Amino acid sequence: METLTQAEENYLKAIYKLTEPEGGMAAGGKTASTNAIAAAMNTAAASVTDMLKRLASKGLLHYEKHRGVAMTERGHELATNLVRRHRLWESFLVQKLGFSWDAVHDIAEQLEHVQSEELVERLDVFLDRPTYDPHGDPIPDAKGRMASRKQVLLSALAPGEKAVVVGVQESQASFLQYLDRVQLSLGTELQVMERFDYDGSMRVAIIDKEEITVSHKVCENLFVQRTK
Amino acid sequence: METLTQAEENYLKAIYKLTEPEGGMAAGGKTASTNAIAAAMNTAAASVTDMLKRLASKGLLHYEKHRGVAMTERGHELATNLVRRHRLWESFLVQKLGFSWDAVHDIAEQLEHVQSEELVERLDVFLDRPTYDPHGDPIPDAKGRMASRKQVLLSALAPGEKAVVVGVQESQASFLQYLDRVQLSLGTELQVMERFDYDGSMRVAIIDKEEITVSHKVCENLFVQRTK
DNA sequence: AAAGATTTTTAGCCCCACCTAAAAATCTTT
DNA sequence: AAAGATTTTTAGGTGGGGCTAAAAATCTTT
Repeated sequence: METLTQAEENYLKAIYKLTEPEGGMAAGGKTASTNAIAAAMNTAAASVTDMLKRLASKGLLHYEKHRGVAMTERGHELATNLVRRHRLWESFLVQKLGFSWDAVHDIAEQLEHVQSEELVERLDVFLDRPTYDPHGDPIPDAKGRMASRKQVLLSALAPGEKAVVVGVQESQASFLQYLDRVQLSLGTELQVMERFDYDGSMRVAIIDKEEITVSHKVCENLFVQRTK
Repeated sequence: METLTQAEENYLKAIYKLTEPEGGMAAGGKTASTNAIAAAMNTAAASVTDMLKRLASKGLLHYEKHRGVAMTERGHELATNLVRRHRLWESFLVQKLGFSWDAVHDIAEQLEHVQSEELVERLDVFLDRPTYDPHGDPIPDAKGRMASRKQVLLSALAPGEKAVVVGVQESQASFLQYLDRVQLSLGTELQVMERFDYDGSMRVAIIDKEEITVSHKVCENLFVQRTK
């Protein structure tokens, strides 16, 4: 297993994001243009061309002059693993170190480059093999498989948005009991009515039931999927 | 606060180790030779000279041609912080992820370069502000102060060595109860009689009491200080 | 103190990852 | 299909971090 430089890994991930279909659907072979990559990485197009050649020569990209790039099987594999590392570290930072979900990206960007299979595996176990990161993005498993459901934390919703409850972040008994009590469970449909910035609590309407106010902590532990 | 490259940080730490007196005593201004640094870092002496100039120009080293280097106040500060990061990460890897103490160095070597003051602070809190790492080396606090006591794990002792118990690695009730039971407590003096490689257990003589055999696990959780 | 040995520095190259400017290829438009 | 616009590549440069070989400085010996 050849090991990539940080720059190579960064390019690979950027290309992955550009070529991977948003919705999580199949579709595979999409292509990314030199300019798009340059824009995504904030570098000159000429620098990108250099790197594309290097990554292609390592068998990670299909590259033909003036024709854009697509990922090879191997490239896709490595990129997926990078995404895995990134999302696991983000989960760690939020769940274990108490960072807020919007503060972790840059740090995870650094941590994801640490080279150690065993570290990632142990981190995964330590976090209880999470399937979604704090932003609701699915975390690929060691073989690259990931859930396709696109969920976000309740706290990510803006007033007016409707959603359905699809999961919890931490499944402590006390939290589940609380959800039970306030009539929130998997499949419950709700709409955010108002959000109070001073303490992060929210007022949400549960379809067919009365409105309730939930604390910031609850908002940070409840996964929902937007409905329209 | 200027930020260093990973290579710069590695040199700085290597020089710190060479100039810092082993015993933890004061003494400050020791000097390191180009060759010694090259040996420590496994690089050509010429490369070291280059780097010394660079670090000197950044105000981290006192450097005069053919005269070796010493750390400046600022350099010392940064190096101490690096050591702090390294030891905190080692503690994390052992205590939280369950790595064995001899497997964590290389990974911590990578983690220590992650740039984020807040990350280090939160990690420190998460680990409960430990003062010693899994190898018994003291962890500097955020201001660079650290304990000077040089303790090692019981497992680090060779047969014949004498030592006094100074602490435990993990202070779980069950472990403390066990220590009580076998008459080992802070301040107990002992001598290693024999060590069994096949399971890592040891036979130790407790001064004024009878000999006991302790398991590998115990050896890995008991800090002692060598006496002569 | 002069010769020899050792250490350190200089000189000159290499690769990676970036850059700008100019050339070439492809796409758009008419 | 030719002109113009845009994208992409080539050419040539820079700094970081490494190398070897040779020169210079310092230390050791006699």
